Amino acid sequence: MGKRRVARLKKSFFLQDTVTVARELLGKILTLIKDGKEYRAMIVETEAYLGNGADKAAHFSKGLTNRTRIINESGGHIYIYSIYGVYQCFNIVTLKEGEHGAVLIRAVEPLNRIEELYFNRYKKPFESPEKREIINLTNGPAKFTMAYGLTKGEYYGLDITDSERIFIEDHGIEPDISCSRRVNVDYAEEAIDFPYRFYIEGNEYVSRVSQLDKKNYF
DNA sequence: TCCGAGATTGGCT
DNA sequence: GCCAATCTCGGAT
Repeated sequence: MGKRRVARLKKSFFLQDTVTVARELLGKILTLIKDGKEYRAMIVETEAYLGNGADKAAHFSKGLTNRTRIINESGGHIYIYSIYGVYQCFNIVTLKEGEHGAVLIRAVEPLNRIEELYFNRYKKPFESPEKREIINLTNGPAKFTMAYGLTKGEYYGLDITDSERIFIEDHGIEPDISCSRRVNVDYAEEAIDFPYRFYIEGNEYVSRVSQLDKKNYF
C-alpha cells in the first residue's frame, strides 16, 4: 500500500456555502469511535438545505425552534431530527454562527464492521446475507443512522470538527458527482426543483429513489 | 427483479 | 394535523 494523505476536515470546511459543503462531502470518510471500536464509511449521497427563507424545503426556513436551534451554531455542529416517530436523520450545520444551512447525509458506503451494522439493522446474526441486504444497510438517511446508532440523544449538538467520537476525513478520493432534485419535498413550492441533491455516480449505495428522481430531472 | 400503494409512528408546531 | 422515511406486500415485467 502506498502512503495516503489523510486529513481531518476542519472548521473552515464547514463554514463554506451549503451547496459546496454538500458536494465536497462526497467521497469523504466518516469515522465513528464507539466502545473502543472504529467504524468507517464513505459518504455517497447528500442534500443541501438553505436557511433564512431561501429554501422552503428546510425545516428551519421560517426560523428556529427548540428542535432546530443548533442550526444557528457554526458549521460542523451535528443536527439530528426524528421523523415519523421512529426514524432519525443526520445533518451537519454549515456557515458561520448566526447563518443557517445544513447538509443531510442520505447514504454512505460502509467500509468495515459490516457484521455489526447488519445486526443493528436487522436484529439477527450475520449468516449467509444476501447482496440486497448489504446494500440495504445504509442506502437511505434513516437506514444509515440506524446502522450506526446515530441517535439524537448521543450526537445532537456535537461539533464534528472537535469531537473524539465522530469526525470526517479527506482521503484524497475524487468521486464522479451527479446532482438531482431532492425527494419528498413536494410541499416546498419553488424549492421543489432546486438541484441540491448530490451523489456519487454509479455507487450502489446511493438510494434508489434518487435514481428515479434523476430520470425526472434530466 | 422492479415498482407503487398503504400502514406505520410520535415529536413538533 | 403535518412530516427531508422505511417496510411489506402484491402485481407487473
